[in-house]
Amino acid sequence: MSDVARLAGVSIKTVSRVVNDEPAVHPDTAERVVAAIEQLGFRRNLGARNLRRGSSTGTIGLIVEDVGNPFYSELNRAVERIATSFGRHVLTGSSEENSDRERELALEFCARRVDGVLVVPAGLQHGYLVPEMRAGTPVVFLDRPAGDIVADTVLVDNLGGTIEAVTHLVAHGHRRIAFVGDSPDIFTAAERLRGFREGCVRNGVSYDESLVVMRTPTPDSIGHVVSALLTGPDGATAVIAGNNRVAVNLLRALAHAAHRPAMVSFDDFELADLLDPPVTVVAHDVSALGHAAAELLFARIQGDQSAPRKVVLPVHLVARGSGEVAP
Amino acid sequence: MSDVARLAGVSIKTVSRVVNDEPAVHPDTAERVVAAIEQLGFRRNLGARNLRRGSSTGTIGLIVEDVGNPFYSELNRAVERIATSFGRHVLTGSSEENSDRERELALEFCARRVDGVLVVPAGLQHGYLVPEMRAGTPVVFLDRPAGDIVADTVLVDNLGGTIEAVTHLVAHGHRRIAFVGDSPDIFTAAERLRGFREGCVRNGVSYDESLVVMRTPTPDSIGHVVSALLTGPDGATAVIAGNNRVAVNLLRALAHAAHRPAMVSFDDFELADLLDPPVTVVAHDVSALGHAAAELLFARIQGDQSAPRKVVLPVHLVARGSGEVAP
DNA sequence: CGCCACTATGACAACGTTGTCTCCCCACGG
DNA sequence: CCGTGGGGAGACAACGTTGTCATAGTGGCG
Repeated sequence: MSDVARLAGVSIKTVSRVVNDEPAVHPDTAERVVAAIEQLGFRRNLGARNLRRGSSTGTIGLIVEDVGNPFYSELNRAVERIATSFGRHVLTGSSEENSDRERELALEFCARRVDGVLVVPAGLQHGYLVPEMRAGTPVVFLDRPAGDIVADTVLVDNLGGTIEAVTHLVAHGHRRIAFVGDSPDIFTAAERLRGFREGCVRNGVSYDESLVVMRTPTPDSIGHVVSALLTGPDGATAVIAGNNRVAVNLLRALAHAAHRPAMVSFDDFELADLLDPPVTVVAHDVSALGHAAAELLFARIQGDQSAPRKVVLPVHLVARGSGEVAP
Repeated sequence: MSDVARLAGVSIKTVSRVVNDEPAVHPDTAERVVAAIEQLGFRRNLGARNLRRGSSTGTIGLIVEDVGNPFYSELNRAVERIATSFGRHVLTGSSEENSDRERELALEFCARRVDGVLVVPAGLQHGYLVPEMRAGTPVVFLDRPAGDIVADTVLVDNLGGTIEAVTHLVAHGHRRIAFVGDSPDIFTAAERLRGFREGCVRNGVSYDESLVVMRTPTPDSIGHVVSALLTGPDGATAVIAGNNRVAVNLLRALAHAAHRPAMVSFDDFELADLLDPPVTVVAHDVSALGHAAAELLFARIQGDQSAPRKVVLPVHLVARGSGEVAP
C-alpha cells in the first residue's frame, strides 16, 4: 500500500480511501491511485483489514468425518448455501473418525477466528471446546451429539427410524431380522442399534444378538459376515443396513448371492431406486440437517444467547420394494 | 494478550514467549501466565500472528462447481489429503457453474491471502486472475483448462475416452449411437462431444446430429429427449452419457422403458456395477486428478518457477455389461 | 475583508502479534 | 573488589490496514 502511495504521490490513507470507495477523494487523485494499483498489482490484505476493523473473518468451520462421503458432501453443500447467504465462506476438514484430528481441526479453526464451527463429532470428549465457546466462538454439533458438554445439537431421529424399519419388515412377515451397523463407537450406529432392539421388542420379535454385526463397513468386513447371517435354519430373512456405507457394501456382497433377503437401509443413497429390487430406505433430509445446523449457528453468531437447543429432525420410510420381499 | 499480561503481572512480550514455548522464561513466571491464560480463556489470534510474522495463512482455496456432487467431493477429499500433508487447510466454494461466482470466490480467496488456488473453472475468461498470479498466488486449473490465459492445468483424456466408448459400442455391433452430454458451454462436455464425433469418424459410423443432445442434466430435461432418441426406424441402439449426472438421469429415464439401449457412461459412479445390467463406464481416477493438481500447486507454492505445465491423465474403459448389449 | 463551511488530504494511532534490542540482576572467575 | 557473561524480562517497532483528528485550500456570504 505504501508502494502504491509513493507511486501515486499520495499518502497511504488516500490509497485506503480509494480502495474502500470512500467519498471525498478528488477524481484525478483517485485515477492516479487506481493506475498505481493496476501497475503494481496491489491487493489489499483482508487479514490486516479485519484485524484493524475488529470485524469477523467471514468464515465458518465445518468438520465432518470425510468430505468425500456423499452424505457429508451433501451436508457440506447445504452448509455452504446458508453460509453464502450470510456472506461467509466455509473452511472444511475431515476428521477421519479420529477424535484427535477433530480436536486439532476445531482448535485450529478457532485460532483462525472463524465466526463459528459446525462439528460432526468423531470423539466423545468435547471439554476442549468449552474455553473456545466461552471465548465467543459458537459451536453447533450435527448428526451426533457432543460427548460431555451441553451444546446446540441437530440430530435425526435414529431411534424412531430404525423402529420403523423393523416394523416394516415385520409387517411383511419377517421374524428373523439381522442388523448390520457401523462401529458401535459412532453415536448414530449405537443409536440405530438401540432402535433395532426396541423395534424388535415392540413388534414381539426376538432380539437375537447373533444377528447383529457392528463394524466399520468395508467390502471385506461386510462380505465375510453376510453369508453367516443369512444361512442356516436360524438365518435371517431380512437385514437392516445401519447407514449408506453399510448398505452399499452389503448390496455388493449380496450381488451374487443365491438368496436375496429383504432389506431396508437407514440413509437414502443415489440410485437406490434403480436397483433390482429398488432399495427401501429410512430417508432423512441431509440438506435439512445442514440447513438447520447452519441456521442455528448463524443465530448464535448474531448474538442469540438463549439456552442450548436440541433439534431432532424426522425421518420417513420410503418403501421401494426391497423391504417388501417375502421371507 | 495485554489482559493476560496484566493479570499475570508480566509484560505482553512474556505472554507471547509463553504462548510460543520460547525458552528463557522462568518456570514460575510461565506458570502464572498459563494460569492467567486459562482464567481468561485467551486464544492467540492467528491472523495477527501471520500478519506480524509475514508467514502464510496456511490455507488454499478450492473452487468447484458443486461440493455436493460426488465427483467434486471426491476431488475435494483428495485435495484435502495433500493440503493436510503440507500443513494447510482448504477453503472450498461452489461456483454453481456461474463464472461471476467463480470470479468472486477466486478474488475473495486471494484477498484472504490463500497460499494458492485450485479452480475447476466455470467461465472461459480468466484474465482477472493474471494480477493475482503475478502478485504471487499460484493457480492451478483442474478438470477444465483456463479460458484465455496460460496456466498450470490438469485434465483427463476426454477425447480419447469418448473415442474408446464409441469404439467399444461399434465393436458390439452398434451403428446408431446417441450422445447425451451436459451443456456445451462446459469444456469437458464439448470435448467429449468432439471425441464422440471423432470416434464415429474413426469407426466409420455416420455422425448424426439428430442423435446428439447437449444440455444441463435434470430428470426432466433428460426424460423428455430420451424416447425421441431411441424410437423410430432411425433411433439409436446405444447411448453414451457425457458425465455421471447425465448417466444417472438417463438411467432413471430408461428405468421403465420397454427397450433398453446399450449404454456407456463417461465417469464412473457408485453402484454402477450393481445395476442391471451393470453400467460400462469410461473411468478415470478422480482422486488422482485432485492429487496431481494439488501436488502441482504446492510445487508452485514452494517456489517452482518452471513453465506452466499441462497434465492429461489417462482414462480407461471398464466393461461391465451395459455396453455389450446387442443392438 | 473576515469568517465559515466544505472539500481534499495527511499524520498518527491502533488492531494483536512477534522480532530486535536493551536492560537488570546475579553468579562466577580473576 | 571488579569485570564478564548469561538468564530473564520489558520497551519499542513493525506487519498492512483503517478510524480519528488535524490541516490546508477554496469559495461564498455578510
